[in-house]
Amino acid sequence: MLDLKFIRENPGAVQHATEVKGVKLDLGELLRLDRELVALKQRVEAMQTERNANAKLVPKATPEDRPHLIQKGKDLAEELRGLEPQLRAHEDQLRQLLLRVPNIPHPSVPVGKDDTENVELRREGQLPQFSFPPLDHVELLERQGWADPERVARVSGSRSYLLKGDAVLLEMAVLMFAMDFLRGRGLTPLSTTALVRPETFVGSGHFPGGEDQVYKIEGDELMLAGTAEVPVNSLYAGEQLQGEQLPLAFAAISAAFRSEAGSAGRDVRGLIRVHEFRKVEQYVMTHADEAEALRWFGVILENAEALLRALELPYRVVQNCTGDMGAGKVLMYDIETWVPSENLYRETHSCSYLGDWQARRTGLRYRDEAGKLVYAHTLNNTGIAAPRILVPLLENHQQADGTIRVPQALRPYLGGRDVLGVPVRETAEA
RNA sequence: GGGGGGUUGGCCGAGUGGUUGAAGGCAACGGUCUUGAAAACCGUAGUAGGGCAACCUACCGGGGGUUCGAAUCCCUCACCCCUCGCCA
Repeated sequence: MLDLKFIRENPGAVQHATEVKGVKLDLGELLRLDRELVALKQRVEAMQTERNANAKLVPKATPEDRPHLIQKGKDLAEELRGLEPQLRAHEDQLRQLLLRVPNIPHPSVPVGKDDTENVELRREGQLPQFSFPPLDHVELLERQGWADPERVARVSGSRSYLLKGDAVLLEMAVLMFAMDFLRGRGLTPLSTTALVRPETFVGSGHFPGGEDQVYKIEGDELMLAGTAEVPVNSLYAGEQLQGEQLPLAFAAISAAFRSEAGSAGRDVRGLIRVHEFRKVEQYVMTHADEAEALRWFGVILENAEALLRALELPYRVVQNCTGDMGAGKVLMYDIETWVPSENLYRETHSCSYLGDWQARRTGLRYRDEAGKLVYAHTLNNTGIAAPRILVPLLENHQQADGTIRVPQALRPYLGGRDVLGVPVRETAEA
């Protein structure tokens, strides 16, 4: 959400943002509604003033005057009752439109219509050189007896997954390593529930618009979040923090649920795109200072990159173009990790800066040095998402015999083991 | 799941249906005093919207209602606390 005053004063910038981001919004309608609302409010307030003044006279009035004053009050109340629903309807309408107003992209963001126009910033790490035809992760898991796709599909349908044996330990090791690592970099560990109220999605900016991506709990008005960003963003909702309490930086681990409506048929095989997964999310609330926030953007981006380097995975950093970045975002970089079997990079991380757009929706404010209440700025980035990260991890570290080399950084979380699995392939003769 | 008690300004806490936007205290800010600080004393001070000023309006967990008038009465929802039961 943007400041209504800002929208009034900068309609051109807002209009431009809706266009380059491909947001459907009638800004003219919003501005018209705003003007009407102000006029209507002034009418109602004038009547309220009169009603209040009149009500104050009643107790002091003489018995003769009293009935007249009360009658006048009744008339005013009657008239107000007619206008108030109108006022409320207007307010609701305006709010609905306001919730759809996109944030203004940072000047550095390339204009583009969708992910095909994202810009690669750099590539890091060496692509693996295999002396044998590498297997894809599904093949590796099956040969090692680490998965059971048919059975789990019978139990939980498509886009479910099941890990077995050492793959379980590997998944847990990756999550634990990420938590430890981020804690070491100063983030506060958090373990949150994915079960949240619908308002939290409005706060994060996923609603309105993303309703069909979210699972609802029957009979309860709770829903399942697709990322810890949702609960953590609402953690301080409506509070008035002290300036010194910021920045707040969390490494939040939670389950994540996504209905994947609209991606039917895409990535149905394997661990890339599943309905339920586990994720460590970096979430930061800073002062309302773009320079400070952008420093944090660099920090959480670097954290994610350092994690991938520690996992010895090649990746590239991509800057998302306007059409691919989401309404609330000022700046967004994706990190994509190399997947040998597909011979391409796949998104494993997404780093975003939202200015005060999210905080404004959530009511996340703090008192600055001057004593003024201001909205905080928020950022988030993936820390690690499992099982998706297991795809590049297994594939990049597979060895000729089908075993998996464990990167140095993960060994402490796997009892010191440097290889997982048993030989399941003929090794080529030298 | 049953029963009981709560939710007031940054925090604590009072509040009889009628100048209560809300006593009092703490914290905060400005000032006096002091070499400096503390203490003491005086003063300022909620949030949001509208008038680009005096000022007006709304807000005492959310929503609805009663009333000329609601923080105060009624309904409803949410949350918190206590208690009994159940349960991992």
